[in-house]
Amino acid sequence: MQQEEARVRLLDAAEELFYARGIQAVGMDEIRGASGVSLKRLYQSFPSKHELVEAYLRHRDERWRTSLAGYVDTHAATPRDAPAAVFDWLHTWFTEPGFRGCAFINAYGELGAVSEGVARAARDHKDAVHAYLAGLVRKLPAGTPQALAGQLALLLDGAITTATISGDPDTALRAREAAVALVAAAIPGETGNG
Amino acid sequence: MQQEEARVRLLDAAEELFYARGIQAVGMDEIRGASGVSLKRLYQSFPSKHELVEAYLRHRDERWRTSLAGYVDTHAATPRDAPAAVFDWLHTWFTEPGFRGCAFINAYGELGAVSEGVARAARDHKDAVHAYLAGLVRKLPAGTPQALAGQLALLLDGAITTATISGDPDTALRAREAAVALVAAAIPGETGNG
DNA sequence: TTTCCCTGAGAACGATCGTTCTCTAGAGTA
DNA sequence: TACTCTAGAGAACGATCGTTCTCAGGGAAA
Repeated sequence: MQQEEARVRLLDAAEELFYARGIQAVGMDEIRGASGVSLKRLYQSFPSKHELVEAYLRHRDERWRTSLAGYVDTHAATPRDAPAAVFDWLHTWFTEPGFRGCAFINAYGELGAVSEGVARAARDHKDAVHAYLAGLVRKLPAGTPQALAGQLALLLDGAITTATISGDPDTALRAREAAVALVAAAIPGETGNG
Repeated sequence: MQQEEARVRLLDAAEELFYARGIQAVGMDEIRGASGVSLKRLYQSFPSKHELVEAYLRHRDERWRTSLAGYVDTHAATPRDAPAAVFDWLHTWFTEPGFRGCAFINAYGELGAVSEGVARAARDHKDAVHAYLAGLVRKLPAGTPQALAGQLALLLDGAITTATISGDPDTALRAREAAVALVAAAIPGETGNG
């Protein structure tokens, strides 16, 4: 087995196990078993669990944002439709079997107080998502684009945590309505209700 | 030392330590040291760590909601001011030293996948908060009060997680603006911007 | 004072986990 | 065939942690 393939298999196993059950609930030995990579090579690829955890978070950040952007690109006919498409994507995510919330919020709750690396990874992810939303909003004639992007980010995180804890995927649809209302309220010349 | 005082001291120590560092990062021995309660009596009061954790969450839920309701009662002159007061209270909370996010979201991220008791405690807390917001909204002439309460709950959870991970207490003020906009949009006869 | 019971302090136990070490088997080469 | 190197399997190690056990001390009752 090559180094590169071992890395991929380890990251796949780590993502599945860490996300499903939490980081501290999964031992290195279990990752070895799930990946089929020997313990020796595991520690050659990732010299400590800490480094595997950070690689897992970086990997997941990339995949998550790529999936979101791909969906919005495909489903939003106009820039004006983009914010709603973000929440449509959330709905499909919430419906997936094994959905268990935001990996970064979960990791932060578990290790953010004790691991600066985990805290930084969560911050970087949220910053990147915020920047993505700001990019979408910039194409709209909103009076205060930065404020609107921040509000959409709040709704997004709120929808994720609420859907996670309540178990109700339709949370995304309610968040979508709120997002549409806020977009309308932020564009001069439109009324907020009706 | 009486049974009751031991319980109080244990819950106080558990709340401080669990909230600050995470549940799995704090051992029973450390709680013994911080509370001054002997290990024997600790296990008399709470036969397992699991039960101490659930008691901690129930205790925190009560204190948290009591604090919020007290602030809103004091600071909202009219029902119309209540939603904004909720987010003002959030701002004071975010500013407190040692603020580290929502204890229930953190606990869910850590143990929700593995402990049904923790998952249930988080759900109960969020349900109670949602019910509280619904009670506030019911006093307003909103067209769809349930929808508005749900939206405010989304903003609240979003503000908590964003403030936690970014470390910026002013997140509460941005959430407040969004809340005010949504309240305005939900009341017939008002415009959403301007 | 003697006995009994309860308590606290902390040692001990058993399990788990991250990490390292050992040993063996096999591939490649002369 | 003999030698060398490497990798994998898994034992081993040391630390931590939840929980239980031991033991000494002190107060209450007779």
